[in-house]
Amino acid sequence: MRIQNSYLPVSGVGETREQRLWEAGLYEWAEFSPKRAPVGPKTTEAIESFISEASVALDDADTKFFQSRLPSSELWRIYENVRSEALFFDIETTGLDARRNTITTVSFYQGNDTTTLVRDDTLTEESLRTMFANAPLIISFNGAQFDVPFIETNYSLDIDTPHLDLRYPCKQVNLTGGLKSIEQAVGISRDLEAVDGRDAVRLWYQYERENDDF
DNA sequence: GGCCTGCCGCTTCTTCCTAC
DNA sequence: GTAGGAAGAAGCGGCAGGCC
Repeated sequence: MRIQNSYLPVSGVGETREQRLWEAGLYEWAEFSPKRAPVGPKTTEAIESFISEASVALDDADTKFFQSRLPSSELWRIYENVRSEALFFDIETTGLDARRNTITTVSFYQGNDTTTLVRDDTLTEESLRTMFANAPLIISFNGAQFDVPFIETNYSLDIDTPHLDLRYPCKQVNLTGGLKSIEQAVGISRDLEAVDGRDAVRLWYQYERENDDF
């Protein structure tokens, strides 16, 4: 599934009409034909107008265009279009409260590169701004509720990059129970199975103590 | 344990399609 | 052209669930 296969961003088209369009053989925007479309003239006009605008947005890699037109639970439809530039991220903190606790590390994965920003070293407002601004799509697990608000509270940032929070697509396919259990369900193993978020806090303070010794 | 986003179910209204 | 039905949009409140 690429965004060119989707008609959901069109106003007046829901899953039922999109399904009918596919059944009529109109699997891609390029194949769209008013004569074959199983929709009325108004909807046809809306689809043609959308395709015209969306083609430009696609050429410009303007993912915000699609974010504003897709239901948030369907944002995954643009992933294949920006796969190599999509920015996966996760934060570690000293606790759950963004006002009382601080971010210790922020890790990013983009293309085949992993970058970790560390507090009191490479983790700065500017480095975060650069990472998020250069991505067409950011991806996290529960980041909409935890990671992004935490970053925005701790730094003067307003992260408006289109954000795919995997928690909700996972839930739609009955993958629930937290990141760890989902990883197990889909066959992803960790090098450090026994380490959880609380351990991350403990390890951070240990790291700080050892750094102070130097 | 604090936070809060997004989902869900429901209702109402509008728009559009289809058959006659 | 009209009527009935289908589908989508919008708005609302309540709440589940996951983050470290």
